[in-house]
Amino acid sequence: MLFFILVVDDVTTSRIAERKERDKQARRAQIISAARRIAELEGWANVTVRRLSEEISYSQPVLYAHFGSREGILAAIAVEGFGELGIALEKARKRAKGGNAVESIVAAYLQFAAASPALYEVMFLLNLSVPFGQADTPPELRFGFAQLLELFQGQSARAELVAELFWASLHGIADLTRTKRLPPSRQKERVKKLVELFTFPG
Amino acid sequence: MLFFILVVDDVTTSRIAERKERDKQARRAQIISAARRIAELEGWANVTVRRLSEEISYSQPVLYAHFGSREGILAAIAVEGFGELGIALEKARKRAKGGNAVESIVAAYLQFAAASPALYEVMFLLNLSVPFGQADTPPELRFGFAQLLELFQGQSARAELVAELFWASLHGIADLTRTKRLPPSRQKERVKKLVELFTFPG
DNA sequence: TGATAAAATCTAGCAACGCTATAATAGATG
DNA sequence: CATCTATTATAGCGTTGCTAGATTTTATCA
Repeated sequence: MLFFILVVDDVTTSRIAERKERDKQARRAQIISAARRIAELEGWANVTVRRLSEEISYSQPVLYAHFGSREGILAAIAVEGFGELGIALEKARKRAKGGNAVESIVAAYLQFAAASPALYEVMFLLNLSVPFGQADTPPELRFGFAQLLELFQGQSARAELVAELFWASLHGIADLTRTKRLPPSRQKERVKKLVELFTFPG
Repeated sequence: MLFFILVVDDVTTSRIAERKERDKQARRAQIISAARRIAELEGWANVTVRRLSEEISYSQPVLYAHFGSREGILAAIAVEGFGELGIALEKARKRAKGGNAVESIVAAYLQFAAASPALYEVMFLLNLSVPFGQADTPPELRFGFAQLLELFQGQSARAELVAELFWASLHGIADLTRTKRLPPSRQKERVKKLVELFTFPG
């Protein structure tokens, strides 16, 4: 009897807990979605806690319950961004089976950065406490780099080094383009030259 | 007689105007100097107009008379930074007469970024209204790129394209290192590989 | 030199920000 | 239905970038 009651209790509480968890995740997603939309349209300076609280029709403390701080929201979005970039790179790599995988990945990376400049910006805005390659780095962050690493795995000794350099070049192009330091006009030729550099000699 | 008076007048006013101009430039330098110091020690978030006004012992509106806005201060520092980077690259290039100029410039660039991370950060923080290569771009911004361009001028057709790619790679390494995305441990090998990529084939 | 015009500077305050202590409300429990 | 807990809102603190208007300092000229 005691057993039965406990079971009933557990089921009820778990159902309620599940619903609460769902609501919580839904609100979390709403916040992030609103923040990303505002950032892309009006820049990160306009992503204020007050503005977000209005967008989701909750008071400010609710946001702080979810993310702890404004920076916490940006950090969550950055992680999400790295996850999406990783997936995009994986797709590009697999799509190019047989063809030039480097070329495919370069295109996908720059396409990602150009399509969501605010997202790309926030991915490199916050100073990480711990370097990327560390063990306790979120999996989303490791996954993207793993796609780049894969490119040079068989091809070259010290593939990691080449992958780092490759990433740096990609990021450099993306960042200088985003901040208007490089004109977008010659982008195609830049891509071609970059692919050239990283395909033949490895 | 009238002539004499006018001359005296002009001399006086010009002397006064000169002194005022000197004072103005001195205060401008003070503001920038304080901002750079605070930024390197405590980050740009701590570079507030109030804080700066205390540092130079003037009220806030004085700062606005000089720079128009907080962002104006950062922009002025960014331009100054590009000027200094350009000079550092020029020195590196001339120093390496005969030797490997690419290697020398790579070292100088990364050294600059690592030595003044806050300065390097602000140089790429603000969205430019107009791309770098434009005619009305401040000379400080053009000068630095000119040093990179020089490297490939004879060596390759489309030197501009190679220089852009070279800059992107350098910036990528500097930026990913600054934001802790790349571990500083393998930096030497990365530099070696980068030099390799940009010396032989051009 | 001393009044007057002009330039330089400060005081004080606005609106908006990130964040939080505390009050109010809604929901689950027995 | 009463009580207890978790959720949400109100209201406010300290700080920010920025500016209108008062005030002081400096230059001009009889």
